[in-house]
Amino acid sequence: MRLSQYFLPILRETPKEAEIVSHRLMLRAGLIRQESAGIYAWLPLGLRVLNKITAVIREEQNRAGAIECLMPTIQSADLWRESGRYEAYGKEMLRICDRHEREMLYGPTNEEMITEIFRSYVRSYKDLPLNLYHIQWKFRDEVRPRFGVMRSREFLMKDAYSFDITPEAGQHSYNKMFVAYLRTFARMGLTAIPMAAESGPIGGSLSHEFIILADTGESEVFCHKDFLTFKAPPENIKFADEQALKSIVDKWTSLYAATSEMHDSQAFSLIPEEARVSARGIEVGHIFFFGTKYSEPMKAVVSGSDGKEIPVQMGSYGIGPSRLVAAIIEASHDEAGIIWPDSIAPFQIGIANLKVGDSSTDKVCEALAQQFENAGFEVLYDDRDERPGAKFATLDLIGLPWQILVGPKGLAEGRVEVKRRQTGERELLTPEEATQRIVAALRQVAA
RNA sequence: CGGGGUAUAGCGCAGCCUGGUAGCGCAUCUGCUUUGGGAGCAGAGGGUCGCAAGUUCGAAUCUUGCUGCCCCGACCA
Repeated sequence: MRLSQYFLPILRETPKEAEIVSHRLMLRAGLIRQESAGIYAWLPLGLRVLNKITAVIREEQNRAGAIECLMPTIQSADLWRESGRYEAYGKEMLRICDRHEREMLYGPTNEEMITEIFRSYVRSYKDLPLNLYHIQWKFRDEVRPRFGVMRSREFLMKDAYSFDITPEAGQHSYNKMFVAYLRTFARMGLTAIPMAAESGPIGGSLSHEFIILADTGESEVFCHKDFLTFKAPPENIKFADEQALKSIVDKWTSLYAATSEMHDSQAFSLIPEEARVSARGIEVGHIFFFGTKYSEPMKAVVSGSDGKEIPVQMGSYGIGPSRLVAAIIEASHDEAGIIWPDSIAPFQIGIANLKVGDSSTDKVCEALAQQFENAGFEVLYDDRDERPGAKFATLDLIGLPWQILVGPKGLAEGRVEVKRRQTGERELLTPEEATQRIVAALRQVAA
């Protein structure tokens, strides 16, 4: 992609409303634009990142056996009256009326709807287990939206719903999602710690929040420092193997970790002092097991092997991709701008032509861009008629992992400069070496 | 929802106290010179001063009401 043909409205100055670094950088790098309080338009670069994140989530959900569908954003109030949550949800729910004066709502979550879908088709225990998920926009009318997409009113959510015949089978479904979440966040370069959590309006007895540590996090969290060195489960993990999953979940829940609402200072004080971590955290995922909370009132039942109808055991599993964009920036940035992990960068490679119009730089830049694109990588080629300094600043701000700087000085020696955004390391290489170096590194990420 | 703040060009701000019809920096456009870490000079365009009512010969400025947005607290993917 040629930058001169792209839409990348970067801001040199920071809009005053942005308090935290991720919000500032998202506005400056042209990722989002606020349209109302807590409501954002996703600009091209931001959408690319969002799509990268949802792609990783999809891969890991599918790997864990969840099946994708797509439910609507608008739901009927009647559905929510069945579960009793229409009244219970309060003012967080955006309620609207259609032209026939029918009461509708913009969905804050989808337990009712998925239960309705499930009960209309599934009759037998033989069709279980089942886990359906979708990635859809949600609306929660927060009293005070803030921090950009970190706490917005409209936000993208991946929500999965599991159905099982027994609580034990339900626990296994829960464990599958637990393990999938560990892998998902690790692939985005994040260390997410599962913490005992309150289940809030979703309800249920068993619940974990996945928290990443960050100074600007909204919640106060407490955990054992060994979590920071745990390795995520491998790609070839067998999701059908109950024992294997259980041992992973046991390991990740064996040490103390809790949000402030669930904090037990007594238990925390038993940890050796040097191993105690007291920090702030960002919630990037939340999983629940709530048994028959919805299946009972909404009559989502299946016939068991004895022919008797029993309500299904359910769980739900959320990840906020839009919030993750901000969370990743909080975890990975410097003075100059964003530092995207290779796995979710909007473009993997940025090429800066330091002297547009110079036949040698033009030629080399175009050849490089072409080669990377042919090899299946995404390239942003800065072919604007700008000064070198402005190009360096732009590339650093938008945080592409690999930069290739092509100027007449270097080319006189037959060299271009390859810069790794993450470390700031620079190397002078021939264009051929540069291509090989970057392709090899990126292939490793993909593998 | 309580408390506080703010609204002037795309962005950041001054002007308001003490009324006389709007200015600065960045960005944008044109030209020339520049070209390896956000260039210089010259010129140009762009604003119903959040909205409404009021006071006044005259309102960005004073008064009242409304709205948007931001911050602090209680709630949350």
